[in-house]
Amino acid sequence: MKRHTWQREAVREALGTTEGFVSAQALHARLRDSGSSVGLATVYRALADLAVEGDADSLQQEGESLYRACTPGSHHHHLICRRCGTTVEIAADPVEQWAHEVAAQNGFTRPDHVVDIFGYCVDCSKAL
Amino acid sequence: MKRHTWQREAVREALGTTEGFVSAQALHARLRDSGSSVGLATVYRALADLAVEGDADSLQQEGESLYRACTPGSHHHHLICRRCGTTVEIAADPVEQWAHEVAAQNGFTRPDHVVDIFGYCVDCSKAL
DNA sequence: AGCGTTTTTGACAATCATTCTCGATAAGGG
DNA sequence: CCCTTATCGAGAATGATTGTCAAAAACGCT
Repeated sequence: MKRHTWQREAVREALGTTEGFVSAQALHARLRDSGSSVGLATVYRALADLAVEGDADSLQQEGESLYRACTPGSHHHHLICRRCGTTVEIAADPVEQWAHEVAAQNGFTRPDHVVDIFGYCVDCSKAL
Repeated sequence: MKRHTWQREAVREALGTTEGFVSAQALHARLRDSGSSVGLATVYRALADLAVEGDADSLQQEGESLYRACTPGSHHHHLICRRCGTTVEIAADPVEQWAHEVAAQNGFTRPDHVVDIFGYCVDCSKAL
């Protein structure tokens, strides 16, 4: 059975109060700075669990996994600022359908997809 | 200036005769088995170069980078079999446009995107 | 509240892909 | 053929992530 611990709650909360994607390392550092004593391994475990349960989205960038809290249960994609990490959740209904069609046309079953858009957000566009 | 070496050519060719995505490690192993003496670091360097030059596509999966030869110069996406790695290049014009629009609507500039569809190919669907 | 069972934790070691280092090697131009 | 300079290769170094295992803490039960 799954147990409820203050560590997991701390990770969940830290992730929730974060703008954009964070790495496990960064989140651990932040927790430590806030006086928490969670272990690094625990943060990794908690994030992996959150991702499995659908309470967090994850993506790989430059060899590390980044996580972000997300509205649970809803399927969506992201628009991510390459510079500051700010993230906007976007619906992509037309793309969902397109993905299904393309998969079917090629005889593929159980299609799943990765759709993310990277760019520079308003502020960062100015700053360049 | 960029020099032409048999090592780079070997990597390029090995990649070209590969169905689906391969990891640098796997490609190196294959080259070694074929009697080649290329070093692992060289394979990594060659693949990174090919990706930059647009002669190879890359994607990250489970913490490792996978590469695949691709039709140079053309922008496209992939439909990848989760089980055997077979890959189909797909055009996604409607998605390209959609990505641009969504980015613009949110004030993002220089949009780039990652669009990949995973599933089970015809053969693997039967095998399950 | 007290107990026992079982999951979770955390410090550290271990792993694994990738990158760096640096002397040796070889491409290409002249 | 020679010289300059990019590239190679072997192994060390790095850095994120995962495994190990004894100690700590949840939860169900009484």
